[in-house]
Order: sequence, then C-alpha cells, then structure tokens
Amino acid sequence: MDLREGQSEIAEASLSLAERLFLTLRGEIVEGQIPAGSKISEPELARRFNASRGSLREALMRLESLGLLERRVNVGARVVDLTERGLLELYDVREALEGMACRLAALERTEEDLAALRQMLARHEQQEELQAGRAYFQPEGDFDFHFRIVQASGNDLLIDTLCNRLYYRVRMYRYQLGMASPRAKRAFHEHSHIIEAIEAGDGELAEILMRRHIRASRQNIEKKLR
Amino acid sequence: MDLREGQSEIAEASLSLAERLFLTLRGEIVEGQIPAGSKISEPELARRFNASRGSLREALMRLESLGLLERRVNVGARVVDLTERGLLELYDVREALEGMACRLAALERTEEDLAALRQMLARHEQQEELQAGRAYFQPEGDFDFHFRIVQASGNDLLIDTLCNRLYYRVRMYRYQLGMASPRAKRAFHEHSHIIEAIEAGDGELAEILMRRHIRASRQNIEKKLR
DNA sequence: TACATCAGGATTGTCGACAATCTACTGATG
DNA sequence: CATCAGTAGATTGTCGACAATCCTGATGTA
Repeated sequence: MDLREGQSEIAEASLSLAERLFLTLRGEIVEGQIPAGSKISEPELARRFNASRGSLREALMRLESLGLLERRVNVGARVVDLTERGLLELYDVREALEGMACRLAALERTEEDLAALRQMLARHEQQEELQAGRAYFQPEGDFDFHFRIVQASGNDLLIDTLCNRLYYRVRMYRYQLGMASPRAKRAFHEHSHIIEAIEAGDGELAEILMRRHIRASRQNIEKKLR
Repeated sequence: MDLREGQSEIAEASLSLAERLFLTLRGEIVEGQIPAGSKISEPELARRFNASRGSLREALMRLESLGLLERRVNVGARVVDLTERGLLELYDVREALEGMACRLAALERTEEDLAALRQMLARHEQQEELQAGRAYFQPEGDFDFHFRIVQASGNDLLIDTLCNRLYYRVRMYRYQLGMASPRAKRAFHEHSHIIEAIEAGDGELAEILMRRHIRASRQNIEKKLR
C-alpha cells in the first residue's frame, strides 16, 4: 500500500501525506487491526506505507494527542490498551460533556438541527421495528444520535473535545470489546425523550435525561463486566 | 537562546529537544510574548532556538493538539486568537468537567487529598486577610484550587483533559485579557463550601456547588465584557 | 543459581537538503 | 481604473542519513 499514490480509501489529494497516514492508522487502531497494547515500530510502518519516518512520526504524534497512542522518549510508541477502568472513566467524562452539550443544544438549536434530529429518530425507529430486538445497527445509530446532539450544542470547544478526541476512544472500545448495546428498545425511548426536551428548549431537563441515559449505559456495561 | 545547551529555565536534560521547545513556546504563547493571532514562521523560530525545523515542527504540532495553535496545510501555523466566544465556551466546558471532577473527588478522595485541600484553603485565607481586597494572588490561588480538586477526582482522562489541555487556554485568557478575579472574598467562601462537601463525601452537592462557582465566575466575566 | 556488567543490534532523536505549494508583486489587458 | 495572469520569492512538506539512546542477551562473578 502506498498512500502517496492515492490508492487508499482515505487518500484525498488535498491532504498531506502525514495526515493521510494519520487517518489510516487511526482507523486501524480503532478497529483493532493494529492490536491494543502493541508496540509501534517506526521503520516497519514507514516501509509498509512507502513513507519516510518523518511523515510517519508526524502521524504518530497526532495519534498520541488523540490518546490512541502513548509515546515515551527514546523508547517508542505503544497503542493504548483497553482497560475496564479506562472504559468507565470514558463514561464519566462523556456524562459530563454530553450532558452539557445537551443542555446547550436545547438552548441553541436551530430549526435545521431539530429537523435532522427528528428525521434521525424516525429512521432509527424504523430500523428497530425491522430488526425487532436484534439491535444490529444500534451501535452506529446510537453514535449518530450522540454525534448530532453534540453538533447542535454550537460550542466548538465541546464539539472538538468530543467528536475529534473522545469518540475515537469510544469507538475503539465498542469495536474491540464488542459492546453492541443490548438496550436497543430502551435506548430508543430515552433518545426520544431527550429530543423532546431539546425541542421544548428545556435545557435543564435535556441535560438530566442525557446524563441518566449515559449512566444507564455505563451501569449496563459495569454489570456485564462482572 | 539555545535550548540544546541547557540554558533555558525549562531545559531538563531528560527531555527531548522537541519537548523543551514545546514547553518554552507554550509558556510564551500563554503569557503573550508570542501574541495571540500572530503567524508562526518555522524558519525564524528554528533559527532563534538553534534547532532544526524538524524538531521545531514537532513542538508546533504538540501546541496544535493543545489548541494553542492552528495549522493549515501548506499555509502554516497561527496562534489562536482570544475571543469572547472562545472564553465563554471554555467556561461551559469547565463547568461540565470540573463539576464531574468535584463529584468524583467527593467519592474518591484520599486522606492526603483532604489534608492538601484543607491546607491550601488555610493558606488562601491567610493571603486574603493580608491583602484585604486587593486579591492579587487570587488568580493563581484559584488555579491551585481547581487543579487540586481535579487531581483528587482520580479519573485520569478527566485529569488529562483539564490539566494538560484546557487549563493552558484558561491561563492564556487570564494572562492576556487580565481577568484577575475581583471576586476574591466571595470565591474564597465558595471554595470553602465546596471542600466541605468533598469532605462530607457528598458528591451531588459538591458538583452543584462547583458548577455554581464556575457559572458565577462566567457571569462575572460576561458582565465585565459589556 | 542469582545478580551485575557490558557489548551488539536495533530504535529513536535530530539534522540539513530538495521538492511541492502558496503568497505577493508585477505587468498586461479589458 | 479594475481585474486577472504570470512570475519570483519564500514557506511548508518530505526525505534519507547520522548521532544518541535504549533493549537484549551473553558473560563473568559472588
């Protein structure tokens, strides 16, 4: 595979080589093709992508700032490993940030935001009925939901922190620990109520419901882990 | 100035050159020696520090991931500029995260944490009495307070997000927009009540008080800006 | 056997040079 | 006079090589 030739799925010409490497590696780490906890060899990866070590190192540093890699001077980089503790920490941070996002979304939402949210909800309901209980697409659907609400908050710092930083870790846990939520039906109703609160402009309620939603998901995971 | 020779205030030998550059530049950006909104010239900075462009670029990328710099491909890096909106966004994110930190600190705090918090509070009280109203050291004192509570939360992701990421932006606004809080006496009492809640192990109350504390600070700034 | 010491090999950190790209100015044209 | 194309200069992106550092395992000693 040679990213310079534009053969990659992600290789848009307008991006720098280092950025394409970053995007490719991010995907492989999130999906576990590069296993969690494994060591990264700069020369090996550079050869694999026909890139120089410099460009590769730039990509690695971006991954580090995403929290997907840990680097130590004169030692090298390792993919973070997935721990129960790390997963639970992630939930607490999401509860705080997405709760706030939900509050802000209720106050700042535009008509477009509302239309998109309603449409998404309808689509999810349809999918749910079709698949009655199997909840196959739910993970990505749940992701859409949270993603869109954060976008609607209008707070760029919040959006960046969640969507460009934390969510890749969330997806990494989902892919690799296979946490396809078995709470499909219940989650759908919670989503529905949250959107109602946002529509009503009730920031306080929207925040409470979102926090409860995330905490329920966390408790569900916690129970599963024992 | 040549960071390789160890003449810098920050030049600990165990760090890589790129890391020392990063620390130095971070300080200069936070304190405004490199003005907000100004363009960064890689060749110029590299000459100034007697470093190669490669090492400097590594430092710049870390600054970007801190949100202190914005880079665009084939164009270069600029220091972020300080806007009213950005400041208010920062407050909302802090309210969410530090509220959660406070809740967790109330549940997870160790005896050492409590001792440190009490001692810090006593020191601040003393300083406040000494300076009666002038509130000169309050900004750094306030910083200590928030910093320590976040540490006591025990959530590494939360700690990293606040202490290694957001707080540098906070300090940048404080230095350059000169937001020495005029709420010294009132802030002290709020701090005091928050620590009481943490001591009592009342996570819910601790979170509410911290959020109110930060929101009051935000409203104070908002009023000032008009 | 357990522990410390010390090469050998490999990996990371740093550098200077070349290629690709953008910016600003000059000049031509409607 | 305004607008646009083109060129010159400077800046960023990328690369390969050298130096500094670390890890592994082999050797020797208590």
